[in-house]
Amino acid sequence: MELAAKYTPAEVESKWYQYWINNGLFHSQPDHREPYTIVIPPPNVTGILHMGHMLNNTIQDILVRRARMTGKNACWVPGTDHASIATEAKVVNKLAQQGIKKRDLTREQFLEHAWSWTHEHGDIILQQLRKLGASCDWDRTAFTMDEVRSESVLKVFVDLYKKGLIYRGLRMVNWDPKAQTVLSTEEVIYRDEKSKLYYLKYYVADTDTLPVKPTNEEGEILHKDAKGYYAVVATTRPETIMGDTAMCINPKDPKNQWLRGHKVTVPLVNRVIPVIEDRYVDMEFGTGCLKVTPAHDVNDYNLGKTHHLDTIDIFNPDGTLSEAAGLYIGQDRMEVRKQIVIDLSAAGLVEKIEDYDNKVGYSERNQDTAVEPRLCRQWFLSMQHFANIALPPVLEGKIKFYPAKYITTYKNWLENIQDWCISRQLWWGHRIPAYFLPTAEDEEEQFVVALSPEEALEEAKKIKGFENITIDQLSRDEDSLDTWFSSWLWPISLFNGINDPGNGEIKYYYPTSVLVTAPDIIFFWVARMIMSGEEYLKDVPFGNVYFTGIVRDKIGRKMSKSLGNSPDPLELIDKYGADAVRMGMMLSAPAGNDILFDEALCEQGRNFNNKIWNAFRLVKSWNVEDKPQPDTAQKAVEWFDNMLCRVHNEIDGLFSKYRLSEALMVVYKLFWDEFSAWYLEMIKPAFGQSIDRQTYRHTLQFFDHLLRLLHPFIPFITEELWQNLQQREEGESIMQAQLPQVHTADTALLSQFEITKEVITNIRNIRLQKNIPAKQSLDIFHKGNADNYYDSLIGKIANISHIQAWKDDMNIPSANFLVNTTEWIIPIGNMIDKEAEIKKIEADIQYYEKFLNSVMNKLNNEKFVNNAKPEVVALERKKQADATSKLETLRENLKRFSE
RNA sequence: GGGAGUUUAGCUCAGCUGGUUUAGAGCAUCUGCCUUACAAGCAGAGGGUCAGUGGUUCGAAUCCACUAACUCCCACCA
Repeated sequence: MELAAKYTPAEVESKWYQYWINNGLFHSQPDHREPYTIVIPPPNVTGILHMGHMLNNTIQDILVRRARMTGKNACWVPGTDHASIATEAKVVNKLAQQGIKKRDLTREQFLEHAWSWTHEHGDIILQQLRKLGASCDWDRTAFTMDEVRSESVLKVFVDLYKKGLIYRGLRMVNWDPKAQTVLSTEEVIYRDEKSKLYYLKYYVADTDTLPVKPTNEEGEILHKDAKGYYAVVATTRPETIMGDTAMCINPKDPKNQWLRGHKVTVPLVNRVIPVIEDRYVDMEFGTGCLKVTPAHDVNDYNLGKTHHLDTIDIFNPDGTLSEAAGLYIGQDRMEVRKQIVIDLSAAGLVEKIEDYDNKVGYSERNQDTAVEPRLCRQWFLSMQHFANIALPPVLEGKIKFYPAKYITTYKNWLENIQDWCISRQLWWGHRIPAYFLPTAEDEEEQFVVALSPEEALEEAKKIKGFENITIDQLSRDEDSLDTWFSSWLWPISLFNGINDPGNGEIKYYYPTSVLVTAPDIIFFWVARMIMSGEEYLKDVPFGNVYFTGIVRDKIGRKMSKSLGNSPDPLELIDKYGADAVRMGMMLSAPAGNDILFDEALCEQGRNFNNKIWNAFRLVKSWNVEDKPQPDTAQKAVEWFDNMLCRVHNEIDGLFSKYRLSEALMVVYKLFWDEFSAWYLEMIKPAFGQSIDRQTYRHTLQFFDHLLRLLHPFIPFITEELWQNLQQREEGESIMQAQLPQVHTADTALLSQFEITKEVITNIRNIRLQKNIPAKQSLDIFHKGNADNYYDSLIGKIANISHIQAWKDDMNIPSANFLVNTTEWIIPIGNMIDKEAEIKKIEADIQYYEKFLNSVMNKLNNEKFVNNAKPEVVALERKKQADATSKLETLRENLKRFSE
């Protein structure tokens, strides 16, 4: 068949993906083989593929494909995540565009919209993964809100509630005013911000009874103006003064002693509040006076509790000011901040304004809205128990982290664990299975937790005073659960291990083999899966965790839409082919390091595919004949067989350490340098000649073996060539081909051949320097004990007709070179440039003299000879001997040339 | 404020418990080649006082200390 000189991936890739699907090659079911399971980190159901997904899924595919080829029953389970906040936000936006407000819809109506959005977009990202070549078992595709997963989530909620690990409590929580939901502490990310520190005047309300006046060392009165005495409070959030219910000083603060026991007036608001004392206050910060707003700051809330202060909640859920604020009602908090500063200044209540760097919390999902601390009644999961069970498996090495440095991060978090706020004020998600009983407003709330309204009713009837309650009187909690409360069950719920504990699948596939994920979700997801695994299966969810880095652009910036530096993965695939893009990702992706993605790497991948393609073209172009195998071919086969074994073993080692980019580089070099540049050149028949059957058979075997080693990285082209290398049965695939068993490589033979390569390179160099055409064959000589095992190969590759031993009485103008201690001599007739030769020899002499000198320094050092290991000393002696002999040869040559 | 990590050729990185010819790879660069598989190629070449300082040692890119720069994570100083 005629093959184009350039490989074109597009057709090939879709053809083979379809073939794999048609033959059910991705599907797994339990059998006698050892399982190899990976569960996909479920992408957002309405998301689209970005470079991070590309990296992550390429790695998973490589691992899964390799597992299949090493006798394992590999199962890669795909699925998507309902991503409650993100998806709900998208649906709300879409509705807004149609002029529909979420508040105008019933829960059911809203969910209908959300589901249709999900059905419309939910498949996109999984379709995109197919383009990449992902060998997921699509029959198992799951969704965190499908029936099995939803049931699992609710069961777990009920179970944990019954175990007393889930509780409902009034806490200071993080509120996202845009999404209008509470967030967990992990979902708040803090950003440095340039802001202002406002120094506000709080006039003393009871000046008449001020016994101690504020003075400086000279006795001058301070903090006094026409309106009286005042304290100064430094704050970054002047808009919260309407919620102030006290001012706090440190009891030991000398400069604020005069305020003890007094009252001050909140500026503008004119509410009189007490001055309280607490050691919490930092005397050095600002003026040492702290305004206390218990409703809107965690620390203030705690102060409020200890000092029994009132709590005034001045914000509405959407971040506007509430009636309780008394001022600026209905305006947004950020607007109010600007306005109140103007108003305060106008009233002469601002002493000064300073620049200030502080950290502001933002919602992880919604990074343009600052999170507001808010006092709320929410559902929490007690985490201490889970921290206790999740720490040992990682510390004891039952779960291995790659890279291991994340063990410290993990440990740190678990040792300072906080309870997990699991309720969200969202509709898109798993609705909390809690039912409230009818109670009056001033009574404490009463509720039951149960899987169904019927069960809830049964539970409710047991409560004193509610014996006659009816099902209509129960009202189910409107809130839903944090998305991670379903993802943390993923490795279990995918195999239905919650609803049907101990079923065949969960027993076979769990624990999974490896989790491939980004380090930024180590707390959100990785840690919590370990918790749920230990809780429900008494076993770890995975044996290994491979943390990928963040994909950045080539100058190290994060990829983002606004920077426009994030390439569209699908466009890259169109341009270079999926194999090339996979290679591009993997060529620079050591575990845990960020990867600096450069399109040039895809080009490198494409070039490599082209290289393989052309090697294939060459091999297929040969005519095969029954004839004796030449000595060169026999030696080449023997050598390459050993080389292949050595690299194969090396790759095994690299995979066991998850050093995938190195494994790829090693096999890349094996194919390009050893196989194409050396082996094929050595066995290549002369133009128009045929190849002997034996060599050809070996070559096909090698090619097959190489394709298998390459397949996990570049599945498409390897399948294409493997299918065409020889006749295959219908349904057969390289995907299922096993990696051959290899023997231990003969290292002596391999290093002998490396010497041969060096000889050839030297000859090529001299040809280049002296302009001797490759076509002109040469006779060469060697001095000393040269092994002649590979002489025939030198002859073939370097076009040498005879290699002979040098006789001392010969006198031929020549160019010489040294390989190890053997000197090689190439007669070059009148092309000799004596001066150049002398210069070269002198440079060599200088180098070896210096080298010998450093060796002798060691050997003359008694301490070295006495203390170093014998083999090290022996090595140095060998260096000495070699260098001495080289110098001898070089000096002789120098003499000859100088004559 | 606490913790972790990084710093090796122009770029991205190897170099595991110190000693394998005074540091390796890929890419990029330079030189010469359109040699009948591949110019997405072939044959060559150059390029590094291993961040700095000090220490341990017969011997340090490798171990220790300090310094500097960068990165990340955690933390309720308004």
